[in-house]
Amino acid sequence: MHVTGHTRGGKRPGIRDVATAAGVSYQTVSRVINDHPSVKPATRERVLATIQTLGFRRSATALALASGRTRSVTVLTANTTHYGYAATLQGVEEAARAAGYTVAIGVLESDTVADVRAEVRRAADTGGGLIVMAYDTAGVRALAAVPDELPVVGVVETPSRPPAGHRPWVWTDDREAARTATRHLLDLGHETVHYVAIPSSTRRTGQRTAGWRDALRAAGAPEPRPLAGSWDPAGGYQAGRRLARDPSVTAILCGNDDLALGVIRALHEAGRAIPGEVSVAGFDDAPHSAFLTPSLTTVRLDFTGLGRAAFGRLHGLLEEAEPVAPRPVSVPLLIVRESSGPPPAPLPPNPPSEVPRA
Amino acid sequence: MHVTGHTRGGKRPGIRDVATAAGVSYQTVSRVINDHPSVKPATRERVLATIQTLGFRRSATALALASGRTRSVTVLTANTTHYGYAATLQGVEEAARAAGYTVAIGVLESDTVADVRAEVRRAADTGGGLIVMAYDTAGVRALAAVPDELPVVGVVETPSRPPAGHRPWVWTDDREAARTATRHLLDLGHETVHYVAIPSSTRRTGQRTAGWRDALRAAGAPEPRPLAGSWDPAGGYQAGRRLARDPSVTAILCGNDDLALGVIRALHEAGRAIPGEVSVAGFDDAPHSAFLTPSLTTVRLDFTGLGRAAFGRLHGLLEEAEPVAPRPVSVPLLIVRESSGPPPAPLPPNPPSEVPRA
DNA sequence: CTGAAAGCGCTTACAG
DNA sequence: CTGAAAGCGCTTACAG
Repeated sequence: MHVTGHTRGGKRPGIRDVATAAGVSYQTVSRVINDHPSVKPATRERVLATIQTLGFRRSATALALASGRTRSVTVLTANTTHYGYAATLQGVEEAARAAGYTVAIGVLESDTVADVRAEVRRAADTGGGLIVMAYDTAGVRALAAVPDELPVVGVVETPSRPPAGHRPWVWTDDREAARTATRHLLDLGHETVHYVAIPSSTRRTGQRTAGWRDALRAAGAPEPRPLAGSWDPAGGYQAGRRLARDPSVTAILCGNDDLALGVIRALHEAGRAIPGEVSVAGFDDAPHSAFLTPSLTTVRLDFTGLGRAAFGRLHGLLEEAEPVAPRPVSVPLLIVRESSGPPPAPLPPNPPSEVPRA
Repeated sequence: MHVTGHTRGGKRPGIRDVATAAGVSYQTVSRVINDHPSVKPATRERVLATIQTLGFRRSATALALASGRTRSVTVLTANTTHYGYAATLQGVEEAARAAGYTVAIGVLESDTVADVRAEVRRAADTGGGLIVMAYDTAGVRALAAVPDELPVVGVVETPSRPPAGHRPWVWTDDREAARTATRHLLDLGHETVHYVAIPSSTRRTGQRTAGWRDALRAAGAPEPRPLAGSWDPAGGYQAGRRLARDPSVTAILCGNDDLALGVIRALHEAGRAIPGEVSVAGFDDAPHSAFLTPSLTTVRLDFTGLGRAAFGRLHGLLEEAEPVAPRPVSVPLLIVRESSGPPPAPLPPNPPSEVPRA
């Protein structure tokens, strides 16, 4: 089953084939396919009909070469399998498809400056715009390595300074999200909240860590040292084993849901009940988090919306649309599930000799 | 920080700029960048040096237009967030990057014939090769809608007939994998194994379902009706609720790990112990499956290897390399974890009046 | 081993 | 409203 109808000629019909078939110059065909206003309606109809019967499709590469603008965007990312990355990519793709753009993907496999630069170069060769996922070292370096003349938008952690106008950024309000989650745990009655961090994209403290700290300070709660985690359940598991040894730990916030999964596993192995003895909250609301046992309290972030916004900004950059004021894409939403609850009742100073009745 | 060094001229240098700077014709430059043998070593050196200093990078779109071959592959897929899809995509990307190919991605959002065709057309316009993830209806339809003249490789369920030479397919041996997992459960002593299926990509029975049935028949076990599932934990949860009501169910195989997650959640809510009362096994070995509680018994499939193989076939097709005999990409590996175990001891015919001693 | 010509399939000014 | 020219940055034959 063929998609196009031009089986006879051998190669696909070009603008000139359409022209001769329609009895006009190829010039006019170009005008029709570009929606140029000055074409007589009758002529336009005739050309359109010919395009239809010949199955003409304008060559994207010829268009790119002649016009100088490629209707494509390449997404540069260190990861494609983690939920946040994949969902953001999906958002970019949706928006790009709607706008008739092609989306390419470049994976930053190594984060050395040389490798990152090579990958940026490759992406630049494609000719279109760039969207860089700058959540990690590789991404941050890639964003920095993009030449000034290239249209690029960064998907970043909440920026501390406003981004420059010609290099828009998009972000979710991770700091506020972390504050919200931490407050939730504090409000439940926990004395403090421990934090297992995702790797920071820069040398500075990550936004999620900052938000967690904000909330602790605002509540006057002690500030334990955050545990360096990773992106994976395995990293959460390591951190969880350490935290499980400390009986004073009653609440743990994790930098993402995968870390939380590992932490929960470690606590479980150590025999600590969740949420009876320890509460755990995650970040992202990955699709499986609602089905875990216990189901995971977490903060939902709108990644596909973030991806759509990233493409929107890039599109504006490429087509000289009006610039939009940068702002976080959406408000994070706290989802309370089974993994968080009040802390265990403190041991009474003088243990009663009798078991209290229910 | 700039990636290229050509800040002065304004626009990026072309083949002609290099030629004049090196004192040769642009012809020779073309030969050098194409590794043509007949260039005097000294000349080659000089040109290479000039390319370096000028920061010349050959235009991919000009190359594509002039040569007719685009060094790009677009992956057509209905999904980017499920682990199997994402990991396969990653494999394609790895191999493509190593070969200097660009990878684009097209998402099949709807599976209606019209929408699928439109998406195939868009992908075809890009000009390169196609890799179609044909695990679902949209993918199968997309593969069918690809015009004959386009180089394409399908990533499919185990094919029942050998694929045609000019349209290679790659696959993992899902049927054998399902047999292995089912046998594992049967060997544990379960009378039979229930199955929660992923949606079939065609009207016929899926390969995983077929393998499960093979194993039951070989063992002479009863064949319960498979439960229609989905790709998501939510589908597994629905199926799990139904299975939880049937006390005779002691072993459940799921079409993927996400389904298994939902099934386990439902069993847990119904108060059925895993694996004490019911054993559950999944499919795929997603990254989180090892950290669930109980950790999930599953069959590991090499998705990134599958992606690399898919690109390898396409590359062969595009560069006229020698055709390779089609075969499954790798042998599935059973990973036994906590979610599977022997069935509960049968209730003794005459319950003893005393509690047996430990 | 190296150069001059034609062309890939379009678009962008320039004419009328 | 419509046509003829030049060119986007390369490659592919064709000459020497």
